[in-house]
Amino acid sequence: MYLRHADLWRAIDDLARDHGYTISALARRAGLDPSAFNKSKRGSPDGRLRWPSLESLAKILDVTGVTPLEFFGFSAPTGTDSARGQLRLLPTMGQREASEREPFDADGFPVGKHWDPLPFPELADRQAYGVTIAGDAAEPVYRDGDIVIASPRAALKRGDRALVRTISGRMIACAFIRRTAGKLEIRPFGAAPETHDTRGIAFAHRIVWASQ
Amino acid sequence: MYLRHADLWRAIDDLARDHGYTISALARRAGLDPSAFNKSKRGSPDGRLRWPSLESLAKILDVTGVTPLEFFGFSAPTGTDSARGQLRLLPTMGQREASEREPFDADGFPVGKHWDPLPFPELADRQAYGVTIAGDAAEPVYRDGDIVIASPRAALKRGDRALVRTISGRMIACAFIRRTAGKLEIRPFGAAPETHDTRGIAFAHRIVWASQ
DNA sequence: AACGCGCAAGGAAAATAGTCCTCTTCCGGT
DNA sequence: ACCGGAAGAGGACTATTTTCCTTGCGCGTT
Repeated sequence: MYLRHADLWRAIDDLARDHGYTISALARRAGLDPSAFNKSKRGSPDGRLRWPSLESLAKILDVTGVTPLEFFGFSAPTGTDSARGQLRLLPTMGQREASEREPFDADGFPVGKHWDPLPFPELADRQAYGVTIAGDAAEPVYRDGDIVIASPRAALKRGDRALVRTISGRMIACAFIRRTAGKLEIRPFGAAPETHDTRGIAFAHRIVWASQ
Repeated sequence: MYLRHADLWRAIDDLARDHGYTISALARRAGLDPSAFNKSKRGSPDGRLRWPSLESLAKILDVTGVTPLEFFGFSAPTGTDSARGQLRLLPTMGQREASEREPFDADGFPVGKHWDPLPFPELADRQAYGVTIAGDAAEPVYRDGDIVIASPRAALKRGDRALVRTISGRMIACAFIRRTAGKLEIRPFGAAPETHDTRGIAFAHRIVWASQ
């Protein structure tokens, strides 16, 4: 079953929340009855499942400005094989803003509300995020304005492109060389290899996509 | 209106046809009544629109093996402003296969049925497509297995990455230098600049995204 | 030509979703 | 503490969709 009852209703809940509505407010804004998405409208007392109609769905997509494609990207169940071929909205932020703020948690995963959603094809890593390159430090590989998509969970091997964050907040796009117990070796693009003490490094994430 | 009545019904017709069903056969295979998608079920005599239910839609997606995402990608109306913000299914093909086949029309746009759909974020160019790099000729910029997304309509300027096709079918990933009346100057990655007679070139498309 | 079969249309009945209404809870403002 | 408003639940009714049924058409086979 590609389109599952529970996923669909979760996606509607997410849609409302992400646009600052309660489910009753969303229904009202869409011209529906406020109770249209009530719990009692999602299943009968006898256990039979109830589905919203496509007409209702079309109306709430319109008032939230979400396309059907994005919505069904949202509705992809998490952490299952059925997510294959699905789309995601990837949190994305400018390189400078990412340096000035602290938009990562202790594990190096993106958190907070300053990220902009970028629709993107399936990535195995649900923690992936995007950063817009600022300046020419990463020339000639990345140019000002390029977007790189980083995957915190992806394994890094020699030669991979990586996005490294220092504990001071600096975000460095580079080629990964190796990491040992106490040292991280990287080669910033267009520069000589560097060795960093890992105590000064917040994380190194593999770059999986880049705009050109 | 993102999700339009006519587009939806057209997408259902396409879904049936593309899987070798008539609409009544598709309904029957999905466990529905054969008349479920009849013309009389798409609108009332008084002009009121009728929509299929999500439950029916889920059933026909299951029997055809089409994900909601693919379905609503297909259902997106083409060539209209309403495509803005949409996610797209980008035709994608391996570099070798692209060389062996002739999957582009005379204008350099992807055609034919050997392309695999890759979900991808909005691109202004509705003719964009993907190619999977084969071999190490494009090292160090692109590695074997990388996917590059090319945009036939994007303007090319010096330094842009480009995907060039010769009339013999060779697909070359390179940096674009300039194009004059009769000559195309490119720099294959990790090699010296080359000048080609434009009579031997089918097209040069800008690469807008690349997996890393 | 006659027949069988699948397809499609459409009307009437049955099933399902939406609306209207009431009730209760929660939360912020005064 | 009180009040007003919104949220959410659920029951009864209305509206819409699906199913069941019949009819007619087109096509291939006999």
